[in-house]
Amino acid sequence: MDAVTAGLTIGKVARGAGLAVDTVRYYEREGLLEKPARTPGGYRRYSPEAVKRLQFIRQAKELGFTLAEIRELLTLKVAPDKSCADVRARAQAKIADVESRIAQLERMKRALEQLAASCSGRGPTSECPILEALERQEPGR
Amino acid sequence: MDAVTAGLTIGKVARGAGLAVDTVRYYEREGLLEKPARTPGGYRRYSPEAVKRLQFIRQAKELGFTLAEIRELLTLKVAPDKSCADVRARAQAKIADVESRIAQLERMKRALEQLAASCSGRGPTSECPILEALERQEPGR
DNA sequence: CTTGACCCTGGACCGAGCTCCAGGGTTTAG
DNA sequence: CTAAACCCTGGAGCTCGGTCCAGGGTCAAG
Repeated sequence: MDAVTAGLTIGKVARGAGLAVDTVRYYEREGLLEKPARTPGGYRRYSPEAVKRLQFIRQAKELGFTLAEIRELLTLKVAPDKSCADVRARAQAKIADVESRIAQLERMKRALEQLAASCSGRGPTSECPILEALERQEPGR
Repeated sequence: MDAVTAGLTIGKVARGAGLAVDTVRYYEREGLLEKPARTPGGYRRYSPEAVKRLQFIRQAKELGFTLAEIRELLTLKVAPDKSCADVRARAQAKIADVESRIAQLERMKRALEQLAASCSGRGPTSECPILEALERQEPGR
């Protein structure tokens, strides 16, 4: 296991993160994943942290974040010098965003619970309570 | 305000829900919105509930639900007869889904808070805590 | 040193979810 | 009775986020 053989192939990180190989290369092109080292033959070689990063991307995507938003989340850390207060501010903004999503989902959850409950006590399924649940509101997503 | 003039135009429901007119027509085509009544001249006429329904669609979309998933959520109510236990089961499944999303978001929120905190105590922004936050896990989305 | 599994690039193509015409008809305020 | 504002249909086109080749090179187990 010399310096050249070390590291994971793209196939392995992809499998590790539950993504397709093409998708990993796509994320690299889109700037979500740093360009990895290469073998002399031109093969990408990844560190195990790449798997974590890709898992993060996948899950954030499933939560409805766009790739642009995910890029922003990921670059919150890549501010080694000056911008500390700035990073803090951006993190706060993201927190507010996340909190408002949680609140929305909790409203939706309550509505679904109501629906399930109203159904268990017989009688025909009444007029949709879901629609009552998520009205108004929209903090600056 | 006779029977013909009653109801909202597509422009009004669209504005009310924060959507484009074309999008409303698109949702109708996609079966997310029931076909509305028409004036003799062929104009769509909506009830105020249509606005609620569209707001729900918009917000669910922002939370990362696909239109297909949203359609499922909306049809949970449209089961007037037989399927009561079935509706209940489907609602439970949706609740589980929503709960797992909330859990993910809460993990992400904690990670962001950690990041903001670690930054406030000076020192250069440390290695990304966000990546630690959302590992493993993936309940059946 | 072969061979099968894997990786490379570049570019075409795809489905979801809109968005934008063109060409024409309807409504309604004044 | 106008004229501006709005609506209709049908269909083309666009962005995002991948996905899938073709044609060729690399790696590593045996």
